[in-house]
Amino acid sequence: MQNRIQELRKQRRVTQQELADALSVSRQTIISLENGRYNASLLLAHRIAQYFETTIEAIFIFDEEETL
Amino acid sequence: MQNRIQELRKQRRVTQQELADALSVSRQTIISLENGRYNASLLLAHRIAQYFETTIEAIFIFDEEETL
DNA sequence: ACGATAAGTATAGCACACTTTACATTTTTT
DNA sequence: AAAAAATGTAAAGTGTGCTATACTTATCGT
Repeated sequence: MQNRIQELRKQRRVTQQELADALSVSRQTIISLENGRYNASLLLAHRIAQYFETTIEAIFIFDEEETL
Repeated sequence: MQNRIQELRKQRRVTQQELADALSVSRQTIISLENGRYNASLLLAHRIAQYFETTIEAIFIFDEEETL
């Protein structure tokens, strides 16, 4: 699964720390998500979508063959 | 977090087993999701939304105060 | 009443989402 | 060039999403 977090974050000129604080997660979580180390939980994905004023589907790009 | 999985499943007269098979998860996963034992992963949420031909936000009801 | 199908509970195990801390590297600013 | 800010890596720990198996309960048709 890919995501557009870094792209959206840079568009708005927000640092990882600022985004982390706004979402109430650690900065490591932001780094790991941006670098594709793992996927967000559904709840975090929702918060991210709200922060960027869009939908989950607009931020996370799902690859059909992915396994759970 | 609440979800409308059972409601949508019954609307379409699909059994838990059929839904599980369609989503490539176990029947236990469907039971647990319907009974609110835990939340779906982002990927599974996406598959569910696709199955029901709608969006993640239309199926999962997010409670603002929830913790990760 | 019986068997079949559907739905539920319980438990144990694995993988991964997220945390914390600490240190290293890169980029930006002055 | 040096300081400061931003980004990255690493490792260990906790919680939970999902699986598998096995047993139980409810519903329905015959």
